[in-house]
Amino acid sequence: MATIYQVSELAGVSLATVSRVMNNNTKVSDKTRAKVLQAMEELGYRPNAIAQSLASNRTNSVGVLVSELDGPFFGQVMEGIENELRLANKHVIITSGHSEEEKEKQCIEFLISRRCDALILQVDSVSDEYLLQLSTTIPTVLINRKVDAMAEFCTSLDNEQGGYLATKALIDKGHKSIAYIGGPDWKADSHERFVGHQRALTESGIEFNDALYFQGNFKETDGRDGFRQLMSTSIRFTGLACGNDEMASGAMKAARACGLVLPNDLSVVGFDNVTFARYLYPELTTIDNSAFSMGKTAAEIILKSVYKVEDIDIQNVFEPKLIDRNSIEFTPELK
Amino acid sequence: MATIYQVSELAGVSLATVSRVMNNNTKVSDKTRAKVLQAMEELGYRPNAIAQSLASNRTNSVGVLVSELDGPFFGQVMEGIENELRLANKHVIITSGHSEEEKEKQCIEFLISRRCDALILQVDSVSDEYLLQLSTTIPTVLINRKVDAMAEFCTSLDNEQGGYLATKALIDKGHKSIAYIGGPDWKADSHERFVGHQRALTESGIEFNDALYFQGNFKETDGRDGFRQLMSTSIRFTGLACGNDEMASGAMKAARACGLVLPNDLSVVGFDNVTFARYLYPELTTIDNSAFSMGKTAAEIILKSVYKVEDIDIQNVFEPKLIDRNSIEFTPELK
DNA sequence: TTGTAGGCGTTATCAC
DNA sequence: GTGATAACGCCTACAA
Repeated sequence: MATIYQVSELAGVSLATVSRVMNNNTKVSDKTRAKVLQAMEELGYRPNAIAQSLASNRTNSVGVLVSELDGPFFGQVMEGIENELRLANKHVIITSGHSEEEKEKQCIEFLISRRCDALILQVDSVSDEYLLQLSTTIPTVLINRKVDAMAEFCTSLDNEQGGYLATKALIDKGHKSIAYIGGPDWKADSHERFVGHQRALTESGIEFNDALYFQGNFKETDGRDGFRQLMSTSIRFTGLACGNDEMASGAMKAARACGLVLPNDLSVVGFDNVTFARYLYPELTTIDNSAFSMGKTAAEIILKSVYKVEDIDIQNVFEPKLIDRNSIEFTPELK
Repeated sequence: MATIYQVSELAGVSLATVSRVMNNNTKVSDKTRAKVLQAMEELGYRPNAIAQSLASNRTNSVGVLVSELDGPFFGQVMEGIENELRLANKHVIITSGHSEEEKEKQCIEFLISRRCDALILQVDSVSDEYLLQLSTTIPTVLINRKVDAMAEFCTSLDNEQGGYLATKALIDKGHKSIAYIGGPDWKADSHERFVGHQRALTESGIEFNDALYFQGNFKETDGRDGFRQLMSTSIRFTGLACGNDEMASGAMKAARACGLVLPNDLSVVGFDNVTFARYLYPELTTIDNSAFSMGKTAAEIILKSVYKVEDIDIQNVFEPKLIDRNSIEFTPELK
C-alpha cells in the first residue's frame, strides 16, 4: 500500500507538502496541489489512519458501549449514532456489556486503550461515581441516563411525563380501573414512569390501588407473570399500562390465553415504541422513547465538545409522545 | 497517559523489556517481570493500541458493514460477531451501507483506510466481481451470501432447503392450496427460497399456480399488498408461505383486515425467525436463519485465517430448521 | 535474559 | 509556499 513518501516522490515534492494537501491546511499552490493529487490517484494512495492518529493524537473514533447488541432498543440508538458520526468522518467502535458491571468496565478499559476520542455509554450496572470519575479521563456521554454533575453529557427521556401520558391515554378513553406492570423500581427510568402513572391517576381523581401494581424486570415473561398475578386478585381492570413494550406483549398474550379479546376486553399501553410494537396484535399504542434521537444527540454532543463542530444545538432531555395505535379501546361497562 | 518509556524508567529496565512483558514474547526473568508489572500498576499504564498497530502492522480490528443497524436480522449477526471477537481481544468497527452501492463502497474504503485486519460484509448491492477483487486486497468474509470463488469465506444458509421446509410444514398439515409471497427474484436468497417452495409442492403432487405467487421486496407493506393481490383472484388458498417474516406479518394483518381468523382460516409460515416473530399473533411459525451463528462463524473464519487461532472448525453453510409455533393450523375444508 | 537502535506512516515545528 | 526534521508510542531484529 502506497505511503505518503512514495506520493511525494512521484509528485516531486516533500512529505510535508503532501501532508498539507491532504489536510487542506496551509495554503498550497494550485499547481503543486494538482501534481500531488495526480500522484495520489496514480498510486491509489489511501492515508493510513493509524499513523495519522499516532502523530496527531486523534483517533477520530468514538467508542460505544451498549447492554445488548440485539435488543430492540439498541439498533435505533446505534443507527442514530453511526449516521451522525459517519457524516463527520468519525468512526464507531462497538462493544456490549450485557448489563454486567465487570464486563462493562472491561469494555470501557478496552475502548480507552484503543484511544477513542470519546465514549458513548448506555449502561445500568455501573455507578454514577464511576461515570463521573471516568468523564474526567475521557469525554463521556450517557444514553438514557441522567447524572446531574454531568448533565450536558447526558441524553434522556422525561420518563415521568411518559408514564403520565401513557396512563392518561387510557383515562381519556374512559378507563377508571387501571393496572400497572412496571420495571424494577430501583432503576431510575422505570421508577419515574411509575410515578408518572400515579400522577395521571391522581389528577383524574382515581385512587392508586397497590393490588393493581406488579413489579417486573422489563422482560416479556414478566408481562405474562404480571398479568396472571393481577388477574388472580378479585379486582377487575379494563386498562393496563406497562413499563415497556416487551412486558406489554407478554401481558397481551397472557390476556388472550385467558380468553380476553383485545382491545375490547382490555386496553393496553406500552412504553418505548420498540420496532416490533407495530407488529403486535393489536398494534400497540405506546410512548415514543426517541432512541434514534438519543443516539443522534449523543453523537452531536461529541461532535460539538470534542471535535469542535460549530452550530449544533443540543437537546439533552427528550419529550415523550404518545404513539396512538390500536391497543386502546373505549372502556366497556364494568361487568 | 503513561508511556512504555516511563514504565521502563520506573522499573529500571529498557523499553524492549517492557514491551516483552506486555507481549509475553521472549522469556523475561520473573524478577524483571514483577518489577515491570509493578511499575505499570503504579503508573496506571495502558498500552497505546494505536502505536502498537503502527509498529506491528496489525490493528486487531475487523471492519463490519451491514445494510441496516436497526433491522431485526442485524442485531443477532452483530452479537455473534462481537462476542467471538472480543474474547480474542479484537475489536469491531461498524458501518452501515443502507443497501446503496455507493455507500457500501464508501464504507469499505473507510474501513480499509482504518487499516482493519479483515472485513465482514453483509451486502447485496455490490457485485460478486467487486467482492472477489476486494478479497485480494484484504481478507473478506461474507455474511448470508455465497460467492463460489471464495466459498471458504462465505457464510450462508441453505435457502432452498429452508423454502422447502416452510412449505412442507404447510403441506404436512393438510394444506393443498398454498400461496407464496416472495422477495425479489434477482436476489439469490429469495430466489432459492422460492425454488424450495416449488420443490415441496412438486414432491407432493401439487401443481404450482402462478396466480398464487406474488413477488415483493421483503417489506411488511409488500406482505400486505401481496395478500390483497392474492385475494383479488378467485382462487382460494388455505396456506401462505412468505419469503421473510416481515412480509408474513404484513400479510397476517391484511388477512385479519379481510375478516379472516388466524390461524383457522389461513395458515402462515415465515422465514428468518426474526426476533419479533414470536411477538406476532399468532406466534409465527418460521424458518430459523441462524443469524447469530453466521455472525459467530464469520468471526471464527477471521480468527482462524487472519489471526491464526488453531482448533476452529468452520461450518460455512447452515441448515435451516423449522421453528414450530402457532401460525399453522390443520387445513379447514375448502369452502 | 536484557539493551540498543532503526522503523512503522503521519503530523507539526521550524527554517528558508 | 515549500522543505527538513523531530516527534508520536511501540515493536523487533541485532548485539551484548
